[in-house]
Amino acid sequence: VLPAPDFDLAATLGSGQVFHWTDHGGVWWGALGDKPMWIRQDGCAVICPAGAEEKVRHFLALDHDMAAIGKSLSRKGPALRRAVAFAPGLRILRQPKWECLAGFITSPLKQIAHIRAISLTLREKYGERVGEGPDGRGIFSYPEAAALARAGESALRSCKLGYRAKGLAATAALVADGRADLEGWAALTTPDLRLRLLGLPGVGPKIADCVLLFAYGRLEAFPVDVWVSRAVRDGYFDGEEMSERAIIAFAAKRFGAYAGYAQQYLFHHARLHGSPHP
DNA sequence: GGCCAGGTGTACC
DNA sequence: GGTACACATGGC
Repeated sequence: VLPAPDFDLAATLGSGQVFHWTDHGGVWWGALGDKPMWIRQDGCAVICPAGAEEKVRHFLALDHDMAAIGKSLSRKGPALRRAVAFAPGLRILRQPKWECLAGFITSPLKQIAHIRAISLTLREKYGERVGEGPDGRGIFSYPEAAALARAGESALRSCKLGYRAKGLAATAALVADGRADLEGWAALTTPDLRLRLLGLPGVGPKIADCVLLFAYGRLEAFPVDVWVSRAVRDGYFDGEEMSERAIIAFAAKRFGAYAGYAQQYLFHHARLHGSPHP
């Protein structure tokens, strides 16, 4: 049992940061790295298997000071204030790096439901069966980079990845042979780390910022996708057209060190609360 | 059936 | 620096 004030498990695991956790009657099942895991919330407490508390606490970022973050961001305009109020317990997770990077490489121009389906398929085909869920189906770890590199582009294409298979296979090869040292890169400054990520096949500014935010804990990163772009333009610029660069620059200036949290609140609210655009 | 989805790479200027 | 276009697949 972990104390978890200002925390919302369903919003956190269901807000498009991770792509394989599954809700079975209030208990969320998945793999945390190579360990099978279940997590549930009971009021201001989080419950998980005995012995896994520290790992789960780290993954869920229960140490983030949500009172301070929420208070700071709620002062930055009515659009963000509404978004924070919609799901104040939403957290930015600390995900395993390769799994996060690979997951987002499969994401461009896809809906979250389909990204989920791809993640589950890759796990079953190329990951390890590490446990069993409540429905009797296996729980699988995310495939090692070497396993996806070995599979190759054409095999990955058959997992409904489409053109994204090329980038995933190429980046997997770089990670597998150490030319891309995801763990070692954690020591880099955020601008340097971002440049490294941008050098990987299939990774542009949006995915680089997702990985900075969801795997490296760089809370100032501000991934701009179609939802966030609309939310910023509608909420702060009367809907006017803006380049992605301009939106990122605005977010850095306006939202500062917690821009990543602002982003996730805006994204979650826009996606689930209905967009003003038809 | 057309439009949209957590965009990126390439070819231009 | 910006802009235009191709790119796989599935839900609605």
